[in-house]
Amino acid sequence: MAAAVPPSGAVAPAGRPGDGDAPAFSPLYQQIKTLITRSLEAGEWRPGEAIPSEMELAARFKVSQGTVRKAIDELATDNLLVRRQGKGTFVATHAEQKVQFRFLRLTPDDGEPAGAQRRFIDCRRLRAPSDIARALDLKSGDAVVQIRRVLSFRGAPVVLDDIWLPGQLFKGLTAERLSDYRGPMYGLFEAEFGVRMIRAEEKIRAVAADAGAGELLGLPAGTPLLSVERLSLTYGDKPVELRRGLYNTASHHYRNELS
Amino acid sequence: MAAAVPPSGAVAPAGRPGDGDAPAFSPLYQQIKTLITRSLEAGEWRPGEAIPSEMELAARFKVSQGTVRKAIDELATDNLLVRRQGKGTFVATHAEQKVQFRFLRLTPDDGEPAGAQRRFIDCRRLRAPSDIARALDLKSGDAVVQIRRVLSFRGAPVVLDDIWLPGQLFKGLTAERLSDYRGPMYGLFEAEFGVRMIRAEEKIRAVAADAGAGELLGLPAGTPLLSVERLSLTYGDKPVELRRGLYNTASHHYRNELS
DNA sequence: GAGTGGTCTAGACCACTGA
DNA sequence: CAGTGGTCTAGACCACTCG
Repeated sequence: MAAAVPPSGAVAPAGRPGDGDAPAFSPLYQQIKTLITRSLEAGEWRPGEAIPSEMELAARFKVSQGTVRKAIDELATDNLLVRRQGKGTFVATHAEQKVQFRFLRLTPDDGEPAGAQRRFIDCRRLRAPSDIARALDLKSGDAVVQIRRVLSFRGAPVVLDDIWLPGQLFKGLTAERLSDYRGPMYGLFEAEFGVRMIRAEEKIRAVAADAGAGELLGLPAGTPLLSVERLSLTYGDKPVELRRGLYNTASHHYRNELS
Repeated sequence: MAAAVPPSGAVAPAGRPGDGDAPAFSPLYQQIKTLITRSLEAGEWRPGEAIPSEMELAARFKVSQGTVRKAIDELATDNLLVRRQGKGTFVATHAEQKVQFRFLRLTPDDGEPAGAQRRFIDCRRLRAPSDIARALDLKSGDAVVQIRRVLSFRGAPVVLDDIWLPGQLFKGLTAERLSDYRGPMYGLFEAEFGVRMIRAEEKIRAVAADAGAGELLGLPAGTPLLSVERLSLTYGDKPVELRRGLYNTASHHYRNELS
């Protein structure tokens, strides 16, 4: 009913007036998408909960169901929402099996990917070194939480992770809370600290194990290891985690799909 | 007009009769998608060419424009088609700059990804060893083409690739044709041999350079290298290329996006 | 201006879920 | 059975490209 003509009451087309650019037409469903994303970010609906039905949202935003549908479709493609026919549309959560494999790309050469045993070696608060600060978009010297852990598969240590988190967002995170939590670490982050990892960028290299890493992974120094540096981002592409992992790829590999 | 009632004249819902499964409802747009894919596979429209307009396809298949649109939308998402507003819908081609970066994931640590210099060391026909045959879904002993090449960036060798292709599909492929061709190798494959790479699966490891690889890449034996094994697939997920690459990641990295 | 894809609407009906 | 998302249609209008 509304917006059968140029979206008047709705969000204005982007593009600052006065600059040389064209008005930058922005379709209605994009604006709806932005509005829903804001609600997600603000926590109007919690991870795992259902959001209002398409009809309700259409009424709320004064657009047709089809327009809301297209907005939700794209948010589902972006893994922010999950559609379930007959039940509703739900806020995506890391506390699900399926979601794990999107972020843990290491797979055994033979056999099914199995659950990992986690061992937390360290969890401390410190002032961010300059490279960490730069990556996390902090000021050098800001507080960060550093976590060091080892992942084992079938009893054998395979992954050594060093993780840095902005201290501001993760107040009260301790090794104990990490150890006690059942389920994936990103599940804890979203449940306890309200920080949702949306996507991540990884840089992968081959390096030689140094003495420290070798010891923790039970390998001689010099063994080739996969170095995986991950920057995790939340809403608005804001960086909220830097992770440097060393993977023993003797009997596991990093799987990737090009499409 | 047609199919306002259960799609009668159209493709029947999948599901073998007699088995215990439900009839397995298949939506109209999915059937259209299959039909378009068949035409692509059969070469009705060549890479880079425009396919008929949505209106024309709707008329041909006797469905509404919206249904064709949804089919094309998904094919565009799968990178089989490319939509260009105001111009038409085109068959995706590897002879484009944009497509390169989908398959070449190695990036310099600083600066923009630049073009690679290619040097072909070898190109021969031989009988497939059993592991290669298995990966390519051939019989052990079937003819395959093996290519060995080195990629250099700014004059420094960085990548050593061993590539195996089914001999059946690549008759007449020689080192000379590879060297002479301007543009990406997958561009040559689709233009000269009608083989289109749709997607690929990669397995990544860290390994130590052996003497041979070390020499070709100008590195001491034992240097950690990224091992990238790629299986490329065409329509129907049929494997058509096996590639084993060794990457020197001293000043480059493999970038990946998790989402 | 004609033709293309892109957006938006309104309404009908279908498939799936759970009370 | 009611309520959800999923499909399909028909028609209007908009944005973009090119002759």
